[in-house]
Amino acid sequence: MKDISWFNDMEARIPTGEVRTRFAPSPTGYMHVGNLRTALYTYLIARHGQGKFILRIEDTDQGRLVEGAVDVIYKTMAECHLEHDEGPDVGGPVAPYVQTERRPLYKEYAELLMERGHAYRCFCEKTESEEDSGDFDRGDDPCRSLSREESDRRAAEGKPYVIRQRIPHEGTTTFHDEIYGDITVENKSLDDQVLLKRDGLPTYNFANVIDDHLMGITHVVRGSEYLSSAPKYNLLYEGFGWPIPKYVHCSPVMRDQHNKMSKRHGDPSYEDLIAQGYLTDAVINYVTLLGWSPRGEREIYSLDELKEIFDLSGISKSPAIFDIEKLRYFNAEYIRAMSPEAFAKVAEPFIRQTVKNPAIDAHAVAALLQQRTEVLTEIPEKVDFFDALPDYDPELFVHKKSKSDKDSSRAVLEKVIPAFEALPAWNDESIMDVMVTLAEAEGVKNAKVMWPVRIAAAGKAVTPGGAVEICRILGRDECLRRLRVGLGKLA
RNA sequence: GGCCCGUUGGUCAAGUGGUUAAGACACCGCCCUUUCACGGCGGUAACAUGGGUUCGAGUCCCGUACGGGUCACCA
Repeated sequence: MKDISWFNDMEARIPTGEVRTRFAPSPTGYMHVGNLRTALYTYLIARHGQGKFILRIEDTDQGRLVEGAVDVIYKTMAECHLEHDEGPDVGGPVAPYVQTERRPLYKEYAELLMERGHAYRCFCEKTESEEDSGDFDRGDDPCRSLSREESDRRAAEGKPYVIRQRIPHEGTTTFHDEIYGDITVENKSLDDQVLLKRDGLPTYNFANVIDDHLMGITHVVRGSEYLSSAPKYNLLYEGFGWPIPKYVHCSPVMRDQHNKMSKRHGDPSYEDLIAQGYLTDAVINYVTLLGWSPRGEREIYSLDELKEIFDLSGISKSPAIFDIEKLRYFNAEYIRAMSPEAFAKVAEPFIRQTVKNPAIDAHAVAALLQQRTEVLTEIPEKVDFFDALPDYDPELFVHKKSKSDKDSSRAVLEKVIPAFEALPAWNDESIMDVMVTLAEAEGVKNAKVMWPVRIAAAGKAVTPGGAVEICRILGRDECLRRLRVGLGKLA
């Protein structure tokens, strides 16, 4: 028997009795929405149970490594407030947390499994055509029945091999999932999957079992695409004599009825959404609710609140279609709920994209925007008129609902301009007063006065804020200049 | 194709044998209103399908259809 005391020590380092979950991305780049949701659920389960949340990097596919991808993972997780308790960067009791650094481990365990008869070396040359065509029946793999002596001899000769799991041809295996319940399959429908690749690195399925056990993971959260390989895990755990953790398989996030969200189809990743003007907290809230229900009528929850109420029973089995419209709604809700100062801070860069004039107070503009903004990126276009008066069509002065036409507009501007000039103070009250007084004197609705003033001040039919606010922010001189331009168009 | 899983309005979803089948987004209408929004009120719209079981089925069982996943020395 092999000496396995060194990894028994390892197991002794695992804290017991606490919930431990792990997010285990492979470093292939940005954060997909589906990944983010998985990370969120994983994190929430840990926090809800006052447990530990661990980050593990699964980089066993040497062909798919992407430069800098691990840093993207750190950055994104920090941005989303998914702080991990253990991981490559912060360390922890069951380090290392990068699979390639755990390399020797997997081989030891694969060999342990061989000792116990649950695995065997396979020396077959990879023949893609045979495997792909389905002509090759794994059940007939001659290596499966090789004697241990023969197997050892060939290995000693330096013949390349992989280590495969030996799955019984008889009987059934029942796998339990927290979301899907019991799933029973015939063992003969399971193939002798590769555990250890020719390059000595483990396959995803094998590394998962080993690491999850060694790291004391209690809840394994992952995509439902792994559901059908899950029964093989039971056999592995049984072969080692290890307890089986709870499995939580999540259905995919779809772009439409038929396809998962994917970069290839141009669907946004988390990073893309942020670049498109969505707020991290809104994305988190929305994504959490995509496939999980808190029950009840409330939908807006902070991450801290989610930690309290998140529970497995709310996770749904069927796929959910990502709806950008609803994300917009969440984003708008989050924007409106911000303090005016906080909103001004995030809005200012977008305001300054078009409003270069330093005389225009970005905070004042932001105040107009907060109730009318769903996505940050729509801001520049909304406020461009503050910077420069557009060359607008005088037909804008015609507005049925406020009973304005060119003649009435001209009359209004002719009276408002001198009144504005004479104003001792330039603020909302004084500006409003001029217009209300005029309306009263003329015996018309306020709208009939406000409309032409706003049009002349902004040169746009639709603006954030009304005539009063726009005039105030413009400043008296610029405002008067614009009103005269308007008058000129009506002469 | 084999195996596994799923199916409540356009979308997210509540519902765990007895409900007028919630709520939200979107959409439509009305109100508020100095444009646009915000806000308020109201409306259209769903249990894939066929058999059972049951006094009674969206809820349980079987079939069918449709959809998804998986069958890699990728994860």
